[in-house]
Parts: sequence; structure tokens; C-alpha cells
Amino acid sequence: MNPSRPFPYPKSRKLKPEELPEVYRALRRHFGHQDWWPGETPFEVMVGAILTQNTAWSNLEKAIANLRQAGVLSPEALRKISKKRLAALIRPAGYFNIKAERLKSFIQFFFKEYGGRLDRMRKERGTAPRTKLLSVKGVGPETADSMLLYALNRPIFVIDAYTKRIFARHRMMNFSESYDVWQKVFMSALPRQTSLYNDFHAQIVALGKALCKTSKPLCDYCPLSRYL
DNA sequence: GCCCAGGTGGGTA
DNA sequence: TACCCACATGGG
Repeated sequence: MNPSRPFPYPKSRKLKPEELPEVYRALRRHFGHQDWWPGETPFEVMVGAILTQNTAWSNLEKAIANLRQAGVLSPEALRKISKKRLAALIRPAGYFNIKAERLKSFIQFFFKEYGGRLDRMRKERGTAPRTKLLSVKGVGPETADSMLLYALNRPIFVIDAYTKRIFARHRMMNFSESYDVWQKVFMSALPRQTSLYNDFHAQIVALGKALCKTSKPLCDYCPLSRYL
């Protein structure tokens, strides 16, 4: 994604953060409730959060399928497997060497901090899990927040490339604002509800994927065109 | 063949 | 702080 690319769409009115609840309802009317869970288990979600970094979802799915096929989609098995074999299994996800390294560092952290047990991580209150996750090499804010929202059911809004692209195009804020600023704007404008954050992010991804498949200008197609 | 995808960390000025 | 860059496969 090149944020400096010229803005390819007609000048639009500015979308205000206060309109986000309404935007969510518009997306939901268009796409329907997503009930989105990007993985079969919470642990799989955490693994997927690392594997999906800057990668097409279809490639991630191949890597997850390989891990499942090899029977290593568990904390214990991922701790035991060699980095070399792990890298070979996740090859379709791209960046396989660096992601094998990141998965290993995450697993090491997961055992050191929580004994490899998700329930122990769940019990920890407040912002401690996020702070700790961010200390793991290879886990940045989006990866940490994806884990917190989709694996631990915490009310944390995930900001991804689709989110920034779509809302920057609607001139709500600049693409280049920091992750924390983007997140603060969304979380200030929306009630703190896990189910809302889960489905809103899923709606954004649904829109992002739909727009990737069309060459039409955004405003001809987008269910948010009423806000232009 | 070319462009891009649900990021992150390291290096340089 | 603010940019560069490496990391890599697979689909359109």
C-alpha cells in the first residue's frame, strides 16, 4: 500500500467520527451480520494473526491447513517443532522465515508468561496482556489487538490497512496518522462492545475485499456512497 | 511479467 | 520523529 499515491476519487465531504455508528449500520445492512471468526479456535486465531501480516488471506489459509495437517496447531506442538520445519509448513503465507521466527518468539512468550494456557491469559485484567504482547518481537499493535479482540474477546478496535484506506478515502482522517490515533478515534466514537468491534471490523474487511474485486470507482459501488 | 495483499522491526538522517 | 527497506508467496 502506497499512502502517497494520489487520491483517485472525486472530492467528497468529510466523514465525521460521530457518524461511525451509522456507517456501521449501513455496512451491516449491505453485507449482513458477519459473525466473523477468523479461525476455528482462539489459539488458531493467535497463530493466524501473525501469519496474516501483510499477506493475502488465501495464502494464510494454506499455511494454517498445512499446520493442521501436520498436527502442530497447538501450543505444545509449536513449541517442539523445529524452526526449519515450521518455516517449510507456513511457506505459502510468505515471509516464512521471519514468520517462523515470530511464531517461535510468541510461543516462547506464551509459555513463559501463561504456561501455554489461554485461560491464564484470559484471566489477566486491564491492559497488561496488550502491553506484554507488544513486547514480543514480531507482534505489533494490529497483531496484538487482533489476538485480544478475536481470541480473548476484549473490546479493542483493530485498525488494519482496509480501515485506513476506506476511512482515509472518506476523508475522516489522514492515512498516515499513527495506529494509536486511528484506534482512539474509533473507540471514542463507538460504545465499548466486543461484539460491535468484532463485526464492524469484519464489515470493513468485507467491503475492502469487495472493492479489491472491482475496478469501478469507490463511490459507484461502495455502500458508504451516501456519505460522500 | 507486474502489482498487490488484514505488518513489523531495523537502519539512517 | 520521519522516512526507507527487507521480508516472499500466490492470485488477478
